[in-house]
Amino acid sequence: MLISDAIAQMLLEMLEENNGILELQRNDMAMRVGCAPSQINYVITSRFTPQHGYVVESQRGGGGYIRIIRKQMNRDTYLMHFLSAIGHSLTEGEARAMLQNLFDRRAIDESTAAAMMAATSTPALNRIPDKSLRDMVRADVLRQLILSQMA
Amino acid sequence: MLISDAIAQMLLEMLEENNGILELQRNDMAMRVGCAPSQINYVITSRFTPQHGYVVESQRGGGGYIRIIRKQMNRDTYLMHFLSAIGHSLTEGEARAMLQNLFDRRAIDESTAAAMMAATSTPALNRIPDKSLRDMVRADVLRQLILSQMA
DNA sequence: TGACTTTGACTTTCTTTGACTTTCATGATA
DNA sequence: TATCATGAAAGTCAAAGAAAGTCAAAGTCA
Repeated sequence: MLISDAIAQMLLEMLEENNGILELQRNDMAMRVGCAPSQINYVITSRFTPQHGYVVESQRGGGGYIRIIRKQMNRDTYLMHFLSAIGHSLTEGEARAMLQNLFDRRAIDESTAAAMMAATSTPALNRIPDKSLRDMVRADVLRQLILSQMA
Repeated sequence: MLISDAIAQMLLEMLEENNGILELQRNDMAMRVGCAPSQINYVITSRFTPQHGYVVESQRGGGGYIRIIRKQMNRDTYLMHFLSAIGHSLTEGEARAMLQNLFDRRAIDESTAAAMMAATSTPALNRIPDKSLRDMVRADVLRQLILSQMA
């Protein structure tokens, strides 16, 4: 087994565990695997390209890091996936979790995420007296929000 | 966590608490954080530049200080203006007009505008049976949406 | 042979520190 | 009152340190 393949597999497993987001220290990783630090770069440039569906960010210097984010193939299908996961009722916590996820995966930007959080927050819907109606309205609102982002 | 990042975060929190204005003594701050005084300068020049949306003023000598001001005054005061114009009830048409206006003035971007339109649309709130309650909830939702863009 | 891997020397970027410089308020003095 | 000395700040800059990036040469394998 090639070292590069082993590294790639480790990265994939980490991505799986971390919900598609992974941050590592290059030297650290190289040390653990027992390879040259630059080999980490090689693995990333050969197997985690945008064409493969990944976004990579990094920072040099003290406190440096490499971050790999798995992009959803198609933003619309990803949004669609969430759309069908909404159901007919949604608590504030559930909505927040979904939005966090969408933001982490870069399906919506920060400003949009903040707006969506606000629109599905308790302060926005608190005037609706009945909790179960409130949660249903919240689901409707989020559904419309997500639809608004689809092309 | 890098010391610089920790300092930056402290400054951001202070700015938050103080409504976008913050005044500090450099040596004092450095003492509290436990770093070299000049590191405060480093954090400011690397993370609180005009490009980042901040204005920095300072004074040397006895009674010296460093003042950081979060700029975006224009946009925020503009948003504030809308906030106070919302009132306690809002029809769909009124909401749409306000959002169009905010978008035209570049106070919110296209994706955010689309999301806000969706969240205040009839399909999102239709489940609320009483129209006057619906319009009140719409006002609450828009208020939260605008607030979400202000920090 | 040619494509892919592995390595390591060198480069670039970001952070931290400390010595030195400049500026300012204030109180003492002519 | 005008001036000056002093100390208390903040500013500058360069060196050292920490981490990632680049690239070309050497190795491996189908």
